[in-house]
Amino acid sequence: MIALVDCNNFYASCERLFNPSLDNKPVVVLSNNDGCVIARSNEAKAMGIKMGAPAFMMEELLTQNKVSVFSSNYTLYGDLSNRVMQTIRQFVPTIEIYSIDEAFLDLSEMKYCDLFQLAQAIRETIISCIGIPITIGIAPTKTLAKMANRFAKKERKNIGVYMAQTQWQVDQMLNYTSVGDIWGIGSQHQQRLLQNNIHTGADLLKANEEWIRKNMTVTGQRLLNELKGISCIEWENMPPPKKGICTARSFGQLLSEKADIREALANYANTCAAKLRAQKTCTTLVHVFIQTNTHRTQDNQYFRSVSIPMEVATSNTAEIIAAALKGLDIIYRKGYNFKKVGVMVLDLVPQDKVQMGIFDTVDRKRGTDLMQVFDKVNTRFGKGLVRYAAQGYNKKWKLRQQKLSPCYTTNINEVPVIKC
DNA sequence: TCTGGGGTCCTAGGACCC
DNA sequence: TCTGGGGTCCTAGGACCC
Repeated sequence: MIALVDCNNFYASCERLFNPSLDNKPVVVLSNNDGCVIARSNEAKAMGIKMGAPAFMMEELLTQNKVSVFSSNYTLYGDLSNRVMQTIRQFVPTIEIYSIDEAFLDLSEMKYCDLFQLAQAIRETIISCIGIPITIGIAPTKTLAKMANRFAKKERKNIGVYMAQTQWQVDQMLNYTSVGDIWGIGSQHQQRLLQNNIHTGADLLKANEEWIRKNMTVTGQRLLNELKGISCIEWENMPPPKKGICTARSFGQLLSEKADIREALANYANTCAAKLRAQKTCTTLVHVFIQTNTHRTQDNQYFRSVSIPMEVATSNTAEIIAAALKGLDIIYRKGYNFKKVGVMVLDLVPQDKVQMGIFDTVDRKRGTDLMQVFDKVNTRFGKGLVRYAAQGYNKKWKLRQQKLSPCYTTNINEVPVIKC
């Protein structure tokens, strides 16, 4: 059996944790740049605030209902996520962290215990020790565990656990779940399924397999097997190294000047290089893109990208910034209101398998040593203490984050103080 | 004024090889 | 009049996830 642990309204719950006056009140968290709603407390959901809705369109609804609004604080959410995962590991050794707020638990090793009681114990421990509410679904496959979790959230609110072990329990949830709410079925497939009179998970299970294969490819067929209780989605104990890393942000304001955009890009390139080193890989292809705001119909639109090959695979910040800026020189055009710039590093190779170049004249050892010191200093004294000149200080591009909460758990100056 | 960011997997079709 | 067959690799685009 597999369990899926999911933190309820995770970002909203994190904001509440250090601000108990928000309990039972509507809370929403916005995306980067305070753009869209990406997390809602139950109260906010009940008001009809939709996931992904642009914040400026929701403004009236938010003020009318006195909704507490927060900018995303990923430092806080990341730290609380780690605590939740560590706590789960104390109960079940084999877990797969699927996202910041979800983990699959391999219960096959827990043969001699009551799985339902185990789930309840995990849930109570996390709620009392960390303060983040969670829900647990248990079933024979990952897809069914996802479904059980959703079922528990809707139909077993007070218990917070649903175990689909017997066929009857599985059927109950298959009948209950609409196809669009099944993990792996997005809006496109949902539409097509509904057109063909397939409405629930139970309907899908009865559907013609050839039709599924034709219309939803092997992914659909795999999903069907998962619903039948045959595991088709592999277990990933260690997250595989990423195949590409992308850092891109919308600017806090539209930018036209190349100098401002260069500065933003240099910072994103720096982030990419740091992530490369963190996972011990090097890149051979640096891809840069730039775009205007497609929502502004009054503006001329421009979107372009370019790839810069590296002669020798690298994770050196200076080289990656240089390549990115070279790319920008090629694609930048004067006279547009730019919204976003980004850099991707692709074709990654493990750092110990880098193919040297015959005509390479760069002192690679020196560069590697420098990067080690660079990372050490920035880890110890805070991100961005040592930086390249190209990263600048003007920060015209910086994110809008007007409603940012303190980093309660990671910054000593922002730790809550209790006076008694 | 204001519309996120970072990924994965799959398929079709073209280029190329012998 | 007739115009092979079998394969690999790459890329773009679609669909999905949180």
